[in-house]
Amino acid sequence: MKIATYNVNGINGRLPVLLKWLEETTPDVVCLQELKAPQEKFPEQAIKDLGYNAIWHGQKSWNGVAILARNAKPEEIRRELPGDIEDSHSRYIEAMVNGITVGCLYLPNGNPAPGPKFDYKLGWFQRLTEHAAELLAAGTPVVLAGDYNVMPTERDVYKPERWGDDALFRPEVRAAFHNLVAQGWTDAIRKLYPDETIYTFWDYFRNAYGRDAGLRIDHFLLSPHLDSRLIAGGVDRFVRGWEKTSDHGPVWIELADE
DNA sequence: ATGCCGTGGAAACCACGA
Repeated sequence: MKIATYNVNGINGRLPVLLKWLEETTPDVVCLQELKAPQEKFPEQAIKDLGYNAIWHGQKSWNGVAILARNAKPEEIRRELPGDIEDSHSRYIEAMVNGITVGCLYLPNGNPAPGPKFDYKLGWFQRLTEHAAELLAAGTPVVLAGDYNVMPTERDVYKPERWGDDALFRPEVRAAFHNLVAQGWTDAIRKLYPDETIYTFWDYFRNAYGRDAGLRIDHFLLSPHLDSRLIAGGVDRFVRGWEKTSDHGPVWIELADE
């Protein structure tokens, strides 16, 4: 089973790119972030025409997450991260697909740091960590996929010396990511490529993609059951070179059948 | 070193992103 995550940066503006990528790479399950569309403006039919059933949590202008499944139906478990009823951002959706709990997340950016946005990011990270612990305790296979807005190590940044004060790379945020992983999760892409430079995001300007000035911020965390089923993965970075493309590239993993 | 680009929404600029 092939599972992908893709921050589309506007699902309607990105629809031709999204559909072309789906047709070419045919992932079984897809986590989307940054829909930037209200609930009723999700392009359900165009996605259904390619054989995908979808659940989504839209929001006007910003955020928004979705889970797609080909020849299967995502059974929704929740559409928000527990722990703060005041949190109005659409940043989390979770479903059971093919016997796996799939959590699709869009962790807050957090800039400028320090400040209220950074505090929100750290709080959201804490809630994610608490929820992740409950998912592990439940004992079912889990994938937590999405845009974590964190570069876990210096290897994941084209120029780490320039990013030390940024909300994506500050020590507190890296510590939060490592603390989460330490519960028993596997960073799937890093496991597959322990020594390579892997990026999932390239800024729109300064020719960042052409210079390969990238960041690795889109991640798959696997529960222990799935760690042993991981057989392949990668970044579809060619999509980043298309016209009218997102600043993120799609990332995917392949899990062996049980 | 920097929103220089890009998206969406409101109202011809602004918020936001990483």
